[in-house]
Amino acid sequence: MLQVPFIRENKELVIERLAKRNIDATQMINDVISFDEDRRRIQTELDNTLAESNSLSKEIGNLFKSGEAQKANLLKERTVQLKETSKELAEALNNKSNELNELLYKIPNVPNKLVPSGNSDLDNEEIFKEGEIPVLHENALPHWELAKKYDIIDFELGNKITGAGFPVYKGKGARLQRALIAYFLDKNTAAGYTEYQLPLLVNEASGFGTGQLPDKEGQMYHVTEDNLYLIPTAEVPGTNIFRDVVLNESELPIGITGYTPCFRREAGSYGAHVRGLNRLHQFDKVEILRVEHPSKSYEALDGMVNHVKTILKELELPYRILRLCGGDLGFTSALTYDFELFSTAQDRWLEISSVSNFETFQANRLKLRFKNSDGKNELAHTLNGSSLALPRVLAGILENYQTKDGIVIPKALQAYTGFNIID
RNA sequence: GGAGAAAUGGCAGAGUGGUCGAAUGCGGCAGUCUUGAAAACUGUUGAGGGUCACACCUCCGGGGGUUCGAAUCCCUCUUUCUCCGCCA
Repeated sequence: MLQVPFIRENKELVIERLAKRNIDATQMINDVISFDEDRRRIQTELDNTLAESNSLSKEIGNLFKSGEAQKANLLKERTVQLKETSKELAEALNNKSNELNELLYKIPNVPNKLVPSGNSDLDNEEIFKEGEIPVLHENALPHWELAKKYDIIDFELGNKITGAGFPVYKGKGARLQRALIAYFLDKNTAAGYTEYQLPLLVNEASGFGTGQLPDKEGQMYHVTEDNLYLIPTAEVPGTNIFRDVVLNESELPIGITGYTPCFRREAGSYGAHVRGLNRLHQFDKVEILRVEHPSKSYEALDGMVNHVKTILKELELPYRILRLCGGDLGFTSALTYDFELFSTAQDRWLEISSVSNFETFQANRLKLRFKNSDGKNELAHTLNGSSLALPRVLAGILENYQTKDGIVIPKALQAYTGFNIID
C-alpha cells in the first residue's frame, strides 16, 4: 500500500502516474487526504481526552494517599465522563482508520516514469530480443502432443487423480523437471542468492503482507479448517520472512531464492490458450527475491533482468523482454519486465518470468524497514522475479528442441538430466 | 489429542494495582584513553501516532473486561516449552 504522507505531498504526481494504469484516481486520492485529516483530528481529540484522564487519575491517587478521599471522589465523577468521551472517540478513530485503510488497499502502486501508457498486453514495450527461432521439421508438434508421444507428461492421469491443471510427470519428464529445478537453483545461488525452502501454506497475515488479501483471495486455495492458504508463488512466504523486521543498513542488499510448487485457482480462465502446460493449477517455480536500499533498487532490478537473461542464453532459447505498460502492470508493482519465450510449435510467445520492483509498496504493508545512516527507520524496497517458472520453459524446450529423432536436451542441462535426448 | 508451565525492549531477564515505557546485564552507537585495536571508563540506545519543534497519546503475545488508575487482577484466543499419546 502507498504511504499517506507520500500521497499528501505528491498528490498531483500520484494521480498523473496512476493515470498510466487507465484509472482516474482523483476521487480516491482526495478521499485519502480528507480521511487522513479526519483521522488526525479525531486522534488529537482522543489524545487530549486521555491526557486529562491520565493526569486526573494521578491526582486521585495522590489524594487518596494523603487521606482526602472526599476530594478524590469528586474528581472521579469527571473521569467517568472522560471515559465515556474517550470510548466514543476511540470508536470513531477506529472507524475512520478502517475506512482509510480499506481505501488504501484499493489503490495500486504508482508506476515508475519508465512505464509506458497503454491498455493491454498489446501496448507492452519490447526492449530486448535474443536467440534464434529454430526451423522445425515438417511434422513438428505442440508440447502437449509431444508429452503424449514420448509418454513424459500425463494430463489425463492428473485429471483422474485431482482434476484439470494438475499434470503428472513421468520418467524422463519427471527427471527433466527435477533437472530444471536444480539447474535454476544452482544458477541463482551462484549469483549470490541464498537458497531457502519455504512453507507451502501461509496464514492470513502473510496473505495480507504481500497483498493477496484482502482482495485476491479468489486466486488462492483456502484451507478453511485451519484458515491457511496454499501459496500462489514463493513470493508470499519469501517476502513475509521480512514482515515486521527492522534491518541494519549493512545487511542490505539481501537476495534469496527458493523452489516451490505454486497453486492457483485461475478461476475463469479457460480456452485454447490454457492447453497443456500453458496454464496450470499446480506448477513449479524457482523464485528470486531481493530487499534493497531505495537508492539501489533500480540498479538491482536491472541486475535481476540480466541474471535471467544469462540463463535463457545458456539454455539457447529464443526470448524477448517486455516492459509492461500501465494497463498490464501488476497491482503492487512500480515497474515490471516480462520475459517471453517463443514457442515455435504454437507460434506464440509464452510468459516465463516476471521481474518487478515494488519499491516501498510491499514494505509499507509488511513494515519492512532498515535503520538508515541517520538512525531513522526507513522502508526498504522489495523486488522479485521468477528464475524461472518451469512449465512454460519445459514447453519451450520440448517444442523448440524437437527433432525427428526425439527431443534434444539443451547442453547446459545434460549434466542434470543424465541423458541428452528424449526418444 | 490430554495434562501442566510460560509469553516483557535487538537478546537475556527483573517488575504482581499509581512513584513503570519499564531495573540490571549483554549487544549496538558515540566519546575518553591508545600509533591502531582490545580492555577499561563515560554517555547514549525500542516502536507508532502527533507537532515547524515541543507538549501530548498509544504499545509489556492478540482481543475483551474489572478499576478513577493495569505489564501487574479476570475472561478469551494464539504461540512456545515440558510430560503423556499418536506418528513420517
